Amino acid sequence: MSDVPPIALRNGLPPRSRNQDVIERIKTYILEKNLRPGDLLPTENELIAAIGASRTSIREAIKNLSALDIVEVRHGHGSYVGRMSMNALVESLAFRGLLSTGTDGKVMTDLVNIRQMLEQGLSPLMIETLDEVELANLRELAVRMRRLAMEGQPYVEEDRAFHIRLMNAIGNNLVSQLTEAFWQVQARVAPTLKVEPADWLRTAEAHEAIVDAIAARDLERLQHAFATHYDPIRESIAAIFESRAVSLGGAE
Amino acid sequence: MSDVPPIALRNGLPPRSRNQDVIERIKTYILEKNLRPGDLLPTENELIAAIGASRTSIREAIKNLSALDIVEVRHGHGSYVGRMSMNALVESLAFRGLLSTGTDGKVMTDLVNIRQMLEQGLSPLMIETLDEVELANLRELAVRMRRLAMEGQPYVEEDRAFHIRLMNAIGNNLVSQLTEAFWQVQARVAPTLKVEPADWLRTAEAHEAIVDAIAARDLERLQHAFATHYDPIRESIAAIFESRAVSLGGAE
DNA sequence: AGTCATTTGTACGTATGTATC
DNA sequence: GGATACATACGTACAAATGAC
Repeated sequence: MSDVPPIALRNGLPPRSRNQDVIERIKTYILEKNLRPGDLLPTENELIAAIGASRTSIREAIKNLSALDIVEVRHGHGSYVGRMSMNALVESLAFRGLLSTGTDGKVMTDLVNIRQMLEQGLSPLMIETLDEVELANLRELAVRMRRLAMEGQPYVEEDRAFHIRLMNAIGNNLVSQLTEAFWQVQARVAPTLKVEPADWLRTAEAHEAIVDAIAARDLERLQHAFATHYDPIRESIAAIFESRAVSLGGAE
Repeated sequence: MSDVPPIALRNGLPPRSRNQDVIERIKTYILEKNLRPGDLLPTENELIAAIGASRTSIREAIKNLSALDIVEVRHGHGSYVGRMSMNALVESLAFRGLLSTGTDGKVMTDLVNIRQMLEQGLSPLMIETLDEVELANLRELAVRMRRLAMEGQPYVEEDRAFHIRLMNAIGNNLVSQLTEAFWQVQARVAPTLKVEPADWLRTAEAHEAIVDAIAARDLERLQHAFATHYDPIRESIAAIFESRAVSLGGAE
């Protein structure tokens, strides 16, 4: 960006497109200026002048970057360095999940299993690091979920908070964000699944079992509790798949 | 898409932008027609007619979707349903990692730790499911890596293949793809790190230790081997951070 | 080979919507 | 409310890639 090779024909090796070119330049600009999330980027007109591309190209490049949350655009404000959240993963994976429910539901099964494996795999760390204060918070959430379930009410935010708090104990930001991303994907696809009212209660009780197992510092019990926690969802997914298989079997 | 509300002013509730509107419509189109990755999408002109938006809006929406690999565009050919790969995650996370090496390198540390935790967490499954044939393949890769390291040569593809094959044993597609994604991110950021020639040998030997531990069906040994495997990389990241801290300390 | 139609890529001009002061 | 500085949207024209004939 400091240099301004106007329409640089790139006679060199990689025959990238104009668009990829602009994307790389904006990325490089952010890296070279060592900007942080939230920092202001040049306006479109400035970028046009600096890079030497048309408004269309600049805008399409920014569109690409904003989809990845590398750039965040605020209408009438300007463009800023994005937070690089897991949003792109959520969007892509959620759509993939929705598509897969149209056939075998394999993606959602894999997703649920990965959530379980992650929590089971990090169980030793949870037992090691979760203190009594955090356990009390988790128990409060679990109790609230059971109460709501018994009243026939759904709980969403409580479930999300529970699983994220669990992972926060690990002290690894990416783990927390990945956990939240997977949760978001599941939440977005869930409405297309068959969730029985009884499942809400089972899941709520599973959360209590998880807290109990951690409090008892019992690894095997904790890992078993995680497995139990995801059983209802697995059944819901399987239910969709089977009803689909039946109707397809009848059609063939 | 079947209905053609021309410029639908959406006087209703969500004041979404034209662009988000078009994005949703294209997604809905794919879902309703139950298209699969690789299927052909309508041309830009058809979308213009069907949705009633300008070419600019259509293109910007497609740009967004192609960044998420929900749509794949081939110049002069047409647009297709994308493969919804982890590419968006890789792009976003890799850039975030590059930015973080400009300050504390926390993102890369978290990434390496997450890779280790994933492999350690799935160690029991690996021990259970990896048969002698796969073990032989893995050992061959490990031996090749050590040979290359001793000749002062780098090995990249071998390392990638090793970690992915390990995870393939789990039989969970998402796990495999996530593993590959994390590997890609690390590979893309690695050039900015300080990797000593000796590190290559240590890592290569760590791979052999992993194979040995699985062959011995020794869980503790395997988990320890994974931890050892990531030590050199952690050191490289720490090295960058410390040299940065020193120079900053001198400047302040 | 070559031309042609189709389809996406790039560019420009203009008008409109939106936020700040 | 007015003025200014943005991003957003539309329409048109031409360039470039692909495939088919």
